[in-house]
Amino acid sequence: MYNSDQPTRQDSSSGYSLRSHGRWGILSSRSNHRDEESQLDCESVIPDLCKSSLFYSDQNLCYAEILPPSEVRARIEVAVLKFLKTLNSPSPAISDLSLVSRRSNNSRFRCGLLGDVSSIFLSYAFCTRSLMKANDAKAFIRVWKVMELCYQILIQEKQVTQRELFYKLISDSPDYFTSQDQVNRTVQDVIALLRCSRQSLGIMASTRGSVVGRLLLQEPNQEVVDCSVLGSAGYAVTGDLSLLQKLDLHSDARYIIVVEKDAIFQRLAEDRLFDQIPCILITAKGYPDMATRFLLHRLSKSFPDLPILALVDWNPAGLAILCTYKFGSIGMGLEAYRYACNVKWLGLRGDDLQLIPEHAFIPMKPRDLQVAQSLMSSNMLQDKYQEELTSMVQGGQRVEIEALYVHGYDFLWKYIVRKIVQASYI
DNA sequence: CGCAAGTTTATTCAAACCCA
DNA sequence: TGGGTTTGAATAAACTTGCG
Repeated sequence: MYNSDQPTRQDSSSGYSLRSHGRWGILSSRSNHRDEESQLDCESVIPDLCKSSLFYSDQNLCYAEILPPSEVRARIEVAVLKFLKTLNSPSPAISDLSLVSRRSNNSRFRCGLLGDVSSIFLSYAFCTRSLMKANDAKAFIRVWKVMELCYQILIQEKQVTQRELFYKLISDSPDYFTSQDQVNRTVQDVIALLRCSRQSLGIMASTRGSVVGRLLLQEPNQEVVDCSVLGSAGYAVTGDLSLLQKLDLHSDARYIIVVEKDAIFQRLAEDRLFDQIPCILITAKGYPDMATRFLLHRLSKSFPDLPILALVDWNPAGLAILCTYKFGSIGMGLEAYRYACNVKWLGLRGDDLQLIPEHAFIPMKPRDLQVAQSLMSSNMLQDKYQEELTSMVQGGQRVEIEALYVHGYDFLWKYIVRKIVQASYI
């Protein structure tokens, strides 16, 4: 059912093994050395990075597997049996749940090797959910409640959205669930406990992303959809990853363009940018959901020669969104690393600021600086990205893409065409 | 875990507006 | 002035991120 796009056990052990790094060692994103020296050099510069991504990589990559429903059910049953066993032992106890930590101290960064992309992933630090700890008991119950629901879903072989789960849980167990956020986190807890993907649990997110442009896609037993004739709303990217997996894709595009904001996406779709320059436009309307990242990843695998270019605001959040496409994220680190893509930064960048009128510069808020700070300390930015971010912070100002509209609505696509023709992306 | 922030959409309600 | 439409604000819903 799942194939080449989704690495399995074998991939993770061979893909990140010491041997396969060969003489290249690690291609650090911060030091562009090309040979054996890079190991030494990078070890002295960024020891943590090297440690995590080179020397202990096999053991260190902790991930969620994509499993058929029967195996997920088996894992839930094992969890129940474990629980019963300690309860039934000579010294009865309620066992804690041990799950993979999703805190930044358990995150690692893997530098891109030849033909591979960089990504964030999680290692093997654990945290617990315990009924016995005063502040923790509800979280413990929540995990079991969600697991129970998952088990029912899996038996029926259905898919539910997180929203649906939320409504169900809030009516069934209002003592334990009060917000969508709690449900989403608990779902991630269950993933970290069972180490299987969200999709495997029968849970998906609501649709969010859109695609438009030079792309023909076909769902099983459906008509072929031509994404160049869909109007500005485009094709809605379903939250169902297994359906995305089965999409049949054809394209004569030369570029894939990732757009941060829906408003910009609609502008470009309406102006038919893809007629000017053969491309596929994709957006997730803000921080990308898993489905959109997955589709982008599938596109990049299906059409490996197409550069992926990102159009984001000139502010730290814009860069953070770009990085989420490029490297994945910590909070969903058990599966997000799979869908990391080699995204290039098209705009807005420092070079473009001359096009921006004075009044469109907005002072940064403390929040912006906070985001900038966390990006800076993440160790994942390559030199050029660091420079951009530094100048952003030093200027203390931010710019929305919409600022380009002072030159007219048509300016936006002309600007993109020019940037692409000049190969002005990093 | 709660909160704030980023990106959205949809719905509701009231004020503002226009026309007969 | 009554009745209809347009606008804008507020609220809720959704998916994320990260901080303390």
